[in-house]
Amino acid sequence: MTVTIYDVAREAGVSMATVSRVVNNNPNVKPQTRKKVFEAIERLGYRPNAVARGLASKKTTTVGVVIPDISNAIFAEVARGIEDIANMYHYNIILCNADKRKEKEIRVINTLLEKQVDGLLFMGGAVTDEHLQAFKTANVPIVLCATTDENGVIPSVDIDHEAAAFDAVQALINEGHTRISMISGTLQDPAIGFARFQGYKRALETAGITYDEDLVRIGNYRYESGTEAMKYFLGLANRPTAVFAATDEMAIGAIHSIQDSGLKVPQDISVISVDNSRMASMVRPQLTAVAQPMYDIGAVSMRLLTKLMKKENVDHAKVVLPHEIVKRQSVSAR
Amino acid sequence: MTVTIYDVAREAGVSMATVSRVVNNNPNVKPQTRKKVFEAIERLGYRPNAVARGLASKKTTTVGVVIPDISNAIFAEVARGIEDIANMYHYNIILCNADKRKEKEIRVINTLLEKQVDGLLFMGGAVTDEHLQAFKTANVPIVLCATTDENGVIPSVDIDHEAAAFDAVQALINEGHTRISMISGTLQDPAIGFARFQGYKRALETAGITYDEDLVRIGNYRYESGTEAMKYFLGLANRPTAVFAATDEMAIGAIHSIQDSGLKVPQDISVISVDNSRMASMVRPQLTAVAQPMYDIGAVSMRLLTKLMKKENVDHAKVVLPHEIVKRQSVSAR
DNA sequence: CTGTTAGCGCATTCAC
DNA sequence: GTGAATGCGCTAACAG
Repeated sequence: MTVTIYDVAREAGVSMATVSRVVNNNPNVKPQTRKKVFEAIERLGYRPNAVARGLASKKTTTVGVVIPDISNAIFAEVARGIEDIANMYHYNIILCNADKRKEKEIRVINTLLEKQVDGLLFMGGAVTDEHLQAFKTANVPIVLCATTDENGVIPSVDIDHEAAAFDAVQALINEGHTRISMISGTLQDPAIGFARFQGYKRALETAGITYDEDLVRIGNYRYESGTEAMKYFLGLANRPTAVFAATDEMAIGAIHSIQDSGLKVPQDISVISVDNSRMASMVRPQLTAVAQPMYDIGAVSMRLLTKLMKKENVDHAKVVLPHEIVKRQSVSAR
Repeated sequence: MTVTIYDVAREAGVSMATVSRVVNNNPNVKPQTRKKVFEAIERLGYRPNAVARGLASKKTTTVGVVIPDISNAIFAEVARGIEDIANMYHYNIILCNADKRKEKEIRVINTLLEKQVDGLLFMGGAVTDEHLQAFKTANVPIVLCATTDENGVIPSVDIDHEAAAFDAVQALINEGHTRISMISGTLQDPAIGFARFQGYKRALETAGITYDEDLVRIGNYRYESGTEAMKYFLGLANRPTAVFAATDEMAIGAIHSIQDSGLKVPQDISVISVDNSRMASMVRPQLTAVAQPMYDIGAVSMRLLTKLMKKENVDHAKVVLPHEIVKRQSVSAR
């Protein structure tokens, strides 16, 4: 039924070792024999069994990817960066959604490890002690992708979320705004939620603006929560002249709430966000945003992982990619 | 170094067969021995090797997924549907982007098969004879996801793209429009491009409207190609009063071109599309579109695949999911 | 209920 | 350059 390396060996009149050699491109094979073997492979339609190979060689040429949610454009972009580089180095990826839920993350990490992946790329919520524990028992390299651990013990590739938020808010301040509200993500999420909130506060502080709790609403990164939060701000007696949203989607939601109330962006209220997804230039006014290089984060983290898997020594196992502010139409001077 | 089933057996004072039994939840084990084994597993930190298991059992509990581009929101949504159901049935997925390029598709199909996936989900461009050839040599079930083959020999899950386009255009016609242009995808793409174009033509024909080549532009599914195409239509002496775009993104591009020219949607020109991605409700005016149930397409195809893998017999291996038109704000009567 | 014995398909020494 | 032998870690009969 299934044709094995033995069948090919018999067909070609050589030993299985030789077949293995030609399949693995081992130079120690006479060109003529190589040819015979290839012909036998062709004739029989032989397809090497990667599972058997994996058991024998202890390498699977597949890496595990733990991702919060592949249907989220931001993460999908990272995933594409990962897959492209993986493909380039002849790795395949097993993708698991974990929705930033700890138990699910731990669970998929373990099944990925059971599947003997050669390495692991982790995108998730907080990296807890339990995560660290699971990572420790893995005998393969791991790199955090679009996250970091507090202790800085695990290799990672990310941007500086706090600084990105800081820069966004400072851009608003530079335009003369002082009453700046924020539509934040959950503060439980250390990377996106909490870090960006911290950046917001620090920017205000640096500018000598006192923090006003009333100017902060917690959203869920999605469009609707942006519209909701903005409606709240619009109802304030002393409403903000600018808003900083933790994600593009929430920013777009905010813009629409503003427009629906008869106000204009950026004339009446400026809006800025962090992400710079494709959508940023697909709305009117086009969104000014701090760009996160999502594709690159994926690509660089996968590249780092390949080095780690090859046991090459890497100097900086903590890479922080640059972010930049992309000025479009949603911010103006006060 | 790595702890195997033998180590656990020795530690628990039983045979490896017994350990295998408890790991695999075989009921034929005395509760007491089961307990002993679990303790030994715990003590040693044993983690079953899925590769070895795969070789012995000839099952890997992983399925291959060939996808055009995971960074495309539409496909990412399908992927999420696939993964959720896969997860539910304890399968993992190996994801490969193939960009609808035939050679790449064939290549990844083969490596997926080498990896001994238990089944294959294929999303791609045209299903050619070469694809069929590759599928035939696979000894595992395959289902086409968001595509179909002409001959109808491979199980598939999709919507009726031709009908979806037909319905969209008819909705325009029902509103009194007769000068209707189309921003199409490439006609080489049988599912999205060609089928939707056919639906457009049939709707015109049915209404007795003569087809005008000048009212059709070919885009690449992306925003920019939508703006470009619309600029062309706007420059026409006798410009259309309605436009049908093959994707949301192109529709949104068209809307912005219209608005930039000083015209209004839908007062001056109506716009409709097929997709109904999240973005459809994130633009102003909100986009009227024929909804494709992308998540469901993924979920249903994965569910179908599990049945096929379990050799359950399925009645309809060709499932066509319903589409529906979601009326929002971008279409009005002429 | 439990242990023994064969492979699964291949990479990899070690000889020749 | 090539072949024979061994084992990767586990499942799956088959006995008992």
